[in-house]
Amino acid sequence: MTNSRPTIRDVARQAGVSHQTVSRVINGNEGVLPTTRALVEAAIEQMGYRPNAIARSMARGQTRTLACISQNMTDYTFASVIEGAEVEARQHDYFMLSSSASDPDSFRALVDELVGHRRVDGLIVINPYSDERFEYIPKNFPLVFVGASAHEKNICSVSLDDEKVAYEATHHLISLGHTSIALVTGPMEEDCSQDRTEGYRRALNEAKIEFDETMVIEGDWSATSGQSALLSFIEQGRVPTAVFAQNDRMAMGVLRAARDANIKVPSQLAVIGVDDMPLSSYFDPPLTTMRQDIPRIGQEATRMLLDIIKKKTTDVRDLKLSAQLVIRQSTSEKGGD
Amino acid sequence: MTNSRPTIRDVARQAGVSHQTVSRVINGNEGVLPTTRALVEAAIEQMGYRPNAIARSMARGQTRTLACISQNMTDYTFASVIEGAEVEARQHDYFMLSSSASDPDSFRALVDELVGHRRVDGLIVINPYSDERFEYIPKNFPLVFVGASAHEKNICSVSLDDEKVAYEATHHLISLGHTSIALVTGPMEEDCSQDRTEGYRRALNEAKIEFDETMVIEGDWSATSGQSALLSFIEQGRVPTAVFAQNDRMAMGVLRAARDANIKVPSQLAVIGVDDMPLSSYFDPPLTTMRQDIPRIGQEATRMLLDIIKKKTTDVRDLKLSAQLVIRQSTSEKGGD
DNA sequence: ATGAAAGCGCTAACAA
DNA sequence: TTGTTAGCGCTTTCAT
Repeated sequence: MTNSRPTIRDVARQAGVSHQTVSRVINGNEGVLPTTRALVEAAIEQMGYRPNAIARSMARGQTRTLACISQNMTDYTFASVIEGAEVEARQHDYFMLSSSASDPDSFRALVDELVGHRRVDGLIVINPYSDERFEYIPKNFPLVFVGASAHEKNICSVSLDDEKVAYEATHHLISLGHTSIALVTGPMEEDCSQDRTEGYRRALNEAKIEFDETMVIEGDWSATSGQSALLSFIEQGRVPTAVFAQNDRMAMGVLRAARDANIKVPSQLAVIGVDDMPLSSYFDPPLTTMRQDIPRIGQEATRMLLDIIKKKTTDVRDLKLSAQLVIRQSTSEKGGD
Repeated sequence: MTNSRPTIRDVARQAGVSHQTVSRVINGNEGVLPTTRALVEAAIEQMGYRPNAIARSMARGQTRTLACISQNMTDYTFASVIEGAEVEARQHDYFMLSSSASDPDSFRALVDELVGHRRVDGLIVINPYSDERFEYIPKNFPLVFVGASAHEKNICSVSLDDEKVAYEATHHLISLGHTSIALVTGPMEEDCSQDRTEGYRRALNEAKIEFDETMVIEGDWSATSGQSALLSFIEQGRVPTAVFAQNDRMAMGVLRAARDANIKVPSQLAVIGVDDMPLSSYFDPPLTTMRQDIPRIGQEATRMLLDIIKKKTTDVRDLKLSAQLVIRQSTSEKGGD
């Protein structure tokens, strides 16, 4: 059997027209006689013809493909951004692919593969400042950052309004009467961790609670790091009455450590996180958190990227989304859920 | 500025050779004089030339690109498979992209985009039987299934040995003295759920415990469905002494429901899951589970796929991997962790 | 060891 | 409205 699939010319021959007419038909072009169109469509149907995306990319000089890249796929937040981005791209007839690179070296290779080798027309980079990876991001290419505003001031971004969200989380604890509030941060090299720390400080300031840097412990977003954080307070014999963990996973680690140490949550220790991942409401006790609409972030990023590619806009935008306080039993005996 | 990047001919001109020689150099071809090679490499370096993947795909008739597709990205198991697949592909100089489609219609569109439009040389399909999506999978194309053996008997697959894993999980509960063991399954349209149910039956049989189908409740892999499952037993006033949930998320839902109903785990109710996701050890109590090496599944699938593409093999293989029992406090007071 | 010519499947001008 | 001619950037013959 001849394994090669029909090309535009095979279809043309079959339909008795020129290959150009076939091209017009598959591109939904105007100026084709309805009868001719029907003829061509019949031939396409009959031969099972499908246009070759590679050849089209080649001829057009653009791929109609976008990519979403992150450190990994298993982080719920990243995956959610990607899902949102995929849906939006599909609606605009673009193909969104995703790929991950855990370290700067493979990130560099990935970007080369995607941008250097011209596989895509635009790029969404999730958490661009998680390590030195930002050094490998090409500047003069359609680009949107997710999770942090760009340091260079001509790159668009979409992220959570980290400062505000942290302020609100801390404020919630303060409003419950807490004054001894520990903070478990993400890696401080990430802007997001810094901004959330700023929001925490502002809330304390406003409540005239002195900022105590020994109450701040740096984690790495993992549950394990949240657990260690609380353990270290326990070992030092100075357990706070409340903890603001900068994400839910670390908050879960804090809950685990509290349980192991027989510290009652929320009566002895209130805990709040950020994200509202699906499992947050299943924890013991269910976790109070700042819920963000993560797919929306991916969606907005894709829109921005397409605007840039289609040159609909030239102005740099930094979109900041809000989060919503979801009160559960980790801060209040009578929390929801 | 001329935005167009240098082509193979620009490099050739610069180096004073033919474009063909440049092609030989970038492909690491033999038969180029070291001096010539150096000349070309210098020109490449100087002009910042990078080969265009699209053009190469076009000329070669293959893309050196693979895809991994699933229902979503947020499921920890799926994401883990993808990560494993990415790493393996990279080692073979292939590019692995991933994309998700939640329903059969968008799955169909995705497959058309990838295979119909010739964007990739091969496909890894995760959970092909989760709905009618398998109908849209092209048969005569390099393909590997993950999560279920193919029903048509000429497609390779990699999956967990579901029957065996379920047998072992159930056996663990039996060995602790349980005889009233409920089962919470995944969607029964998925082979994986059926096989795990089979393993459960075999273990019961072997222990001369009668299989009682009212002890089986179908879930959908979500924590919520696990919670509902236990709730329905509670409402019926016949709470089992043990539950085998076919994945960790559902097991977590069971734990939550038990907590809400003041049922002590593990003294009144033992619970075991499958997966060992990162948060499993953080639950209350930490969850006993069957740990699988998920990235390995993605890795093996990629290897198989490349073997098929390179025609290194023609025989159909169905690789079944084992899992390892990890005992924590949800089945035993003195469990590990 | 190197170069010239042809062609991958399509789109973009231009002509008829 | 339709067809003809180029050409996208590269690889693959086949010469030299």
